[in-house]
Amino acid sequence: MEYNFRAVEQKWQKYWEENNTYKVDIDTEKPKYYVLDMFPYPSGAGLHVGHPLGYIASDIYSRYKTLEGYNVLHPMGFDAFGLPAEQYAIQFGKHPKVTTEQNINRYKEQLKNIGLSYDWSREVKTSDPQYYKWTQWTFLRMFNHWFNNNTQKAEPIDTLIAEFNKNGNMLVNASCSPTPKFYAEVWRGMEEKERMNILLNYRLAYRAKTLVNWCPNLGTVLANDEVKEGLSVRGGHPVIQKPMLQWLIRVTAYAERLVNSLDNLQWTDALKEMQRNWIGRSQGAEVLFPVKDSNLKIKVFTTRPDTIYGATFMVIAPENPLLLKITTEQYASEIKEYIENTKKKTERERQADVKTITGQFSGDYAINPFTNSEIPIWTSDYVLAGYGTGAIMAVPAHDSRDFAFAKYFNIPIIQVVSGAEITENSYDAKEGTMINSGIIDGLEVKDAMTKIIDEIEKRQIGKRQINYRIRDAIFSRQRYWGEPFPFYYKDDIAYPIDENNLPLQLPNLDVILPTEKGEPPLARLDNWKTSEGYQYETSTMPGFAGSSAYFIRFMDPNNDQQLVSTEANNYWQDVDLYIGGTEHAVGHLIYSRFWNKFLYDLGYVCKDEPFKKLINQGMIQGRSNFVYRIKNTNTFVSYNLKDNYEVTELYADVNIVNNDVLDIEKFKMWNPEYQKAEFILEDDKYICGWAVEKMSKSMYNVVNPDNIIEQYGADTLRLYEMFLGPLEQSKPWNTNSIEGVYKFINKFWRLFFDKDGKFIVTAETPSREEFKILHKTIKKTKEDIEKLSLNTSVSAFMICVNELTSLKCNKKEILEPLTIILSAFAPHITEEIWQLLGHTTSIRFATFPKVEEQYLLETQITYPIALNGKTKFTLDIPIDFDKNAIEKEILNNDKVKQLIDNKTVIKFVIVPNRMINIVVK
RNA sequence: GCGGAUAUGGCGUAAUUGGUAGCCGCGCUAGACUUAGGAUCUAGUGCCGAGAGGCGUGGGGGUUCGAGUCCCUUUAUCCGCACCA
Repeated sequence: MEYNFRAVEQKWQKYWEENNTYKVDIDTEKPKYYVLDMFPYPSGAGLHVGHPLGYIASDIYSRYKTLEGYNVLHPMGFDAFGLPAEQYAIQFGKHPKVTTEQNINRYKEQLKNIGLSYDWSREVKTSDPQYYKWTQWTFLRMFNHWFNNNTQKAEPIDTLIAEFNKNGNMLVNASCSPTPKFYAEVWRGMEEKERMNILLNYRLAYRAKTLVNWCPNLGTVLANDEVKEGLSVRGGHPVIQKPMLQWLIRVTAYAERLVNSLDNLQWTDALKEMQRNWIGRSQGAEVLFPVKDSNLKIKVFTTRPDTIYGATFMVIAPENPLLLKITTEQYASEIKEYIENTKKKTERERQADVKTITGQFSGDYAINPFTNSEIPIWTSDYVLAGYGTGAIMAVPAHDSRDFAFAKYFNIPIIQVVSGAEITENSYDAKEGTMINSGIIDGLEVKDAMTKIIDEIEKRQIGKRQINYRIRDAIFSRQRYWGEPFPFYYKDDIAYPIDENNLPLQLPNLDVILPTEKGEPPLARLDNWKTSEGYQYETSTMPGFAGSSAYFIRFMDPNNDQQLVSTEANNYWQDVDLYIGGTEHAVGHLIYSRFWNKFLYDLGYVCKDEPFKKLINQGMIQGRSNFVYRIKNTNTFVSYNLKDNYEVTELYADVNIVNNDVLDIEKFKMWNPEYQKAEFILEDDKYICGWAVEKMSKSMYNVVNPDNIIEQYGADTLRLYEMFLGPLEQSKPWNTNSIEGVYKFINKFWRLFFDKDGKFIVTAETPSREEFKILHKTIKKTKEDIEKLSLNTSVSAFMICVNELTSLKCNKKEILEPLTIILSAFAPHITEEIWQLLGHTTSIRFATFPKVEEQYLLETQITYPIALNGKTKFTLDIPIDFDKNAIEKEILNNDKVKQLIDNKTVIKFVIVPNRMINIVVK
């Protein structure tokens, strides 16, 4: 009897749903384990075969952990708000609410078809008011907190106000926007508006006018991680820099903690490195350079204060307001022109021609505080306004960009570190002895660094300083489909709405385009106001808002009193295993760590870091198929004959190709153009060409899991996705070898049935050999699952079933444990067998079998016998033989004698349990 | 330019972590059963060679009794970052 996967899989999926088989609750009797997938944004295209790779791996792991006795939290939800959802809706002229719901339903159906063990009662959708209530709630909390650098913690804004009343901001060491110093009397004398504006400089969620990435085509501002090479990640539209009043979150406050706690996470080095690069911690000094004949001072940040004697000019970023102040009348028009030209350039253009050197002299000079020489002040767009202080001391001898600039504009170059010639290139390495360097002359770079900073601090012209590349995250989007900000405006000042009135619901809007004046869509509403008539914020939160704490909400998703109850949080704590794609390496994974640390500081969550272990699954690429049409004809020629003709390569849908053999009938039906096509075959087949490319509709290489499941079943799909190769490796999808896994499922089934479909499992006692096969498999698969080496466990299952088949083993004592371990991978067929074996509850509640080492003991070892390291043959030797006994044994062996012949034996290398090597001359 | 990863049969991959290279699967070859086969089963399948045997883990060099694995060097591909002072 053939295994009817369609009936069996449907039967159990229905059973699981009806019996809430995968529902979990707090159970203090059991240890917890939290396995999380990065929840998807439900796109209109549905899932392709690449998406479930991580979901299947995490599902196998969850099921395994459950069998091992853990109480496993394994939830799923949808990242439903955001730009792409809105763009998709606009494209199809529908409301995002409608399309999002449709897409979610489609996703859920597809996920359920795969037999994933999610506890759907915990599903969250970021666009659900009951969910985003807590996103808004957290944002309000950020608004009401500041970051105390002394304690390295977020603290309530009231403590800061109290301090302002007492001492002004004179003693405050906060992570804040630049704020002038003031005394308590000054603070007390301020109007409310002024106070509110000052507090904004300290709040962890704040509003400020900053230079933003403005994307005209999308009509919104984007965060740094949403922009790549000056183009928007979504859609690839140009992005320009523009000052705008925006909501931001002060991620920079946590930069130090975000870098430091990376060390203890079980993430890949590659991922940690990406985060470190993104945070971009660099250590150096801030130094003041006085401007000649003026009270003005230019503050620079440098990581190379040791080279200060070689600073022969200064460069100020064109956007830096200081530039116009120091520019002399004579150069005013040139400088203005340079600033204008810079403004006109998009970020992309600015990055594109890095090699073109441009700049303009300001006419003014600064005094190098160590050489006391006058050095010219220039402006150039290679200095960025947003990093450091927006001004640099240029040391051409030891910085390649400064070097190129100095060469181009003929500015003197003074070498201050010995170690290399600097005629052609600068010498950037932090190694060598200081020369031409006054008080630090003769010191090594490292020592020079310490001494010069000490001196700078002593002279009070600067200080040690750590700078971060990471910027505060711009949090406003001038779009509709996102969480509304829980704020209203009175006299242009933002006031939070009462927490009891959360959620502030996203109002319905028929036309979700910007207004004629370019305001966000919500500005179309006349009644987007408080009951007192104050205007609500019209922009909405970005996509990463909703994904920053969903892993916390999953612990207690239906709680309408709290984000998460203390009880639930103390039990589930943190994510033990997080699986998702690398594309979130710096976006989501930075923001959610920040978000979590903030909630941790406030005591709402018990763990400082949310994701203990993180795995990036590899990308599944597409494998496209091609057909070859002879030019100007409707005749297609098979792959190996195509070189005899002049042909055009055309895509053929991979779904009508099997093992690179084209299904000609389906091909004719696929496109009306090909209906009358003719074919030149080889061996009566049409062979297609192929290439590995991105999985995409336009390349006709998208494989839908639904089709695979329809043809082979969900268990086969699950096993096959794992069988493809290591989880973390990127690989092309190729349906070709799925047959092998499908055969395996059927072969497993046949262990339980005879030819007539009679269930033939017996209670007979298994042989030692059968036990050995079983326990070998238990051991191997257990180790492999723990390492997430799931491809090799599939192959271990195949070996096991092959061996049991050849032994014609149908003994319950062997097959039942095997069924349990396989159930993590193939839950449907094993659930059916489990029932046939007489069980009345789901196999999910079974226990993972223990390895019994006694069955794995050998009596003999098969030793490879090598001559000079080359294996010649193998020899069975009893396991309890020691080195001497082995040597005696092999010396008496005829084959060994023959091998040695009349050569001189130099030595025997005998590694017990491993191998024997005879070294001869 | 900087950083990271990878490289093994016709293809996807495996290798007890320095000890028999190629497990498992696809594909291919031959055969059995069969009305039929895109079912199932059996045997074979790294390359060269009739064979003995030789060669073989991107290339070159090294350490070692022994290297896919360690070290040096080099090449190719992929990914990330990139005027960050």
